[in-house]
This record gives sequence, structure tokens and C-alpha cells, in this order.
Amino acid sequence: MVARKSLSGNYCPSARSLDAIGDWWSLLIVRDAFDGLTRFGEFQRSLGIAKNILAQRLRTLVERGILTSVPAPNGGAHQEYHLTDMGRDLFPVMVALRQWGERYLFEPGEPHSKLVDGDTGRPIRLDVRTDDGNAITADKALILKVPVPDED
Amino acid sequence: MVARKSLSGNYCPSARSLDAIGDWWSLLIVRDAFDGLTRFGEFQRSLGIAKNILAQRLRTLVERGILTSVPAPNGGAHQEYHLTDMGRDLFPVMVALRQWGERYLFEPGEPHSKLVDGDTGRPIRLDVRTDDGNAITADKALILKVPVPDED
DNA sequence: GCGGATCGGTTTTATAATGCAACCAATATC
DNA sequence: GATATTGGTTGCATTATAAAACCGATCCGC
Repeated sequence: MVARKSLSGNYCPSARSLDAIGDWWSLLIVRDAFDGLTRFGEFQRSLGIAKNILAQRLRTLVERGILTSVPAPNGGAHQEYHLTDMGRDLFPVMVALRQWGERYLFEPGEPHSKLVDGDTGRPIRLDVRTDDGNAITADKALILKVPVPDED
Repeated sequence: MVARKSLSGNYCPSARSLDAIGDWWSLLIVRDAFDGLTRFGEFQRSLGIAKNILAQRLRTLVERGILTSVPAPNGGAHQEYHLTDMGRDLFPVMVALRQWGERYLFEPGEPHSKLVDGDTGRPIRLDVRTDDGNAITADKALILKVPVPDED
């Protein structure tokens, strides 16, 4: 690879996001963190990821401020990995991915996990709106580029 | 790598989505497609991606039904790559990534591209709601696992 | 409090994915 | 009709990933 091309200087926020969490495992780790997993072994068993890769991913997720490693809750000597605010704000990304996958990647009737409101039990969805509340589709959206057009 | 672990059998829709589009370049190509790019060379210049990798990614995106390659519009002999409905429905994912990146990956005042409603010029955002319209935060959400708990 | 199991990693080694450059056929351009 | 551009493909070098072995520190049974 000769060093995977960095997108961190890109002026497109999507590109920078992908630079931060777009690698193969990071979002899956975040998903499991949303699911309440906190310990190294929990992630490892859940994802079936190699331990060296997991260690590295957890390290960079912590470096980037998406997770924090807190010493230990109950006197235990191990580390726990918790989502930061920055990490928790990836929630819409997770929901968007989930919604798309539900729609296109499952056979009709094939079982899959579902996301619901814990209070009411109602299904959760997400949609794109203007700031005054009008729903919007992709073709109506317009990208305003930044003056210096290095890349969108 | 001994074959990158496939997640396509996973019962978590997010995992399947990441299996389909979670690699390094696919979502960036989709982003450019949203931006109106259609031709091989356009993607190549925009992304700075190696041509062999781009060719391969376009191929698999077409295989997976996210793009289609249409012969040529104006008599020209080249191919054009267009988003399918499946691809267009990745729009919320793009918006979610963009929104997160805007918030956490840019210095205050640093310029970046913006997404607006083409009709009204109003900024676009997205939020997670129950199907009856109540906004919801990550901590209120609950994942209902599928009976056979191979993985969430 | 001793032996074994588990946890949380690190190192080593093998292979797959990526990037780069060179090449090439088919069009477009002049 | 010569040249440049487009849309790739084919090696080759390098990096990222996976699997397995290993290791110290804790946890557990008794």
C-alpha cells in the first residue's frame, strides 16, 4: 500500500470521517460498544477479530477520542473501553447503515436484529431533513463546495 | 490476511452493510457519484485512487447493485457509472458521516463543504426518531437481538 | 495460597490488499 | 493521420491483516 492515502486534509467532512473510522473494524467495534461491550475479550469474542488487530484498533480509537479506556470499575485491574461523546455521536451513522442493510441485504423474512426505542418499543428510523423539518431526498440535496476546490 | 473475514452471514444489518461498502474506497466513490461524477477518469482524478483499485471497486459496486454501468449517453463509446436506487439510498449514511465529521473533525472556522436543500438553500441535517416522530438519543435505543444469537 | 484457567495483550510469520508505474487498445482531438 | 486522452490490465514492491504462539498478570477452585 505504500501507506494508505490520508484524507484528513480533505475539505469534505465525509472524507475526514471515513479517514477516522472508515477502516475495516472500527465501526464494528463502535457498534459493539453501543451494544454495551466494554472489555477487550468481549470485543474479541463478539467480532472474531485477531487480538493484535483489536489491540491496535482500540488504541487508535482511543487516540482519536472515540473511546476512552478507564482503569477499572470494581477494583478489578483490567481496562474498560467506553464511548466518548464523540463516539456516541456516531449513533446516526450506525442507524443509517443498519437501515440500509435491513432494506437491501436481507432476504424478505430473514431474521435480523432490530433497533427500537427502549421506552416505547417503537421501531427507530432516521431521515434527512432541512433544519426546518422538511424531509428531503438525495436528488434535492446540493453540495456547496469550499472556495479552494482541492476536492469536495 | 488469509481472506478478510466476511460478515455477510451476520444477523446485524450494520455488519452486513459494512461488509458491502465498508472498505476503504467504496463510500468515497459513492460520495463522488452523489456529487455527479460518472466516468472512470473523473473518479480517478477526484479521489487520487490507483486505477487498478478503482477498476476493481467499480466492478464490485456494480456487482453488488450499488452502481450500474450504462453504455454511453451521447454516442460516445465509454461507460458511465450511475447510482442505482440501492446506491441512492445510501444518502442518509453519507449525511450522517458528513454531519459527524463537521462536528468533530474540523477546527472552528475551518472551511468545509456544506450540504443544503437545492430548492430552499436551507442546511440539511438528519436525526434519529421513532416511527411516530419522536427524536431519540443513543442511550434510549435498544437492540433486539435475533433468536439465534450468533452475533448481534 | 497453590495450580490452573482466563484476561489482555505482544511478537512472529504468512498471505491478501493496496499503491505505483508501465503498458496497451480504443477513442477523441487536431 | 499523428498525438493525446480515456479506460483500463498487468507486474512488482510494500503495507495491512490474520493466525498462532507466547507471556505476564490476575482470577478461581479448593
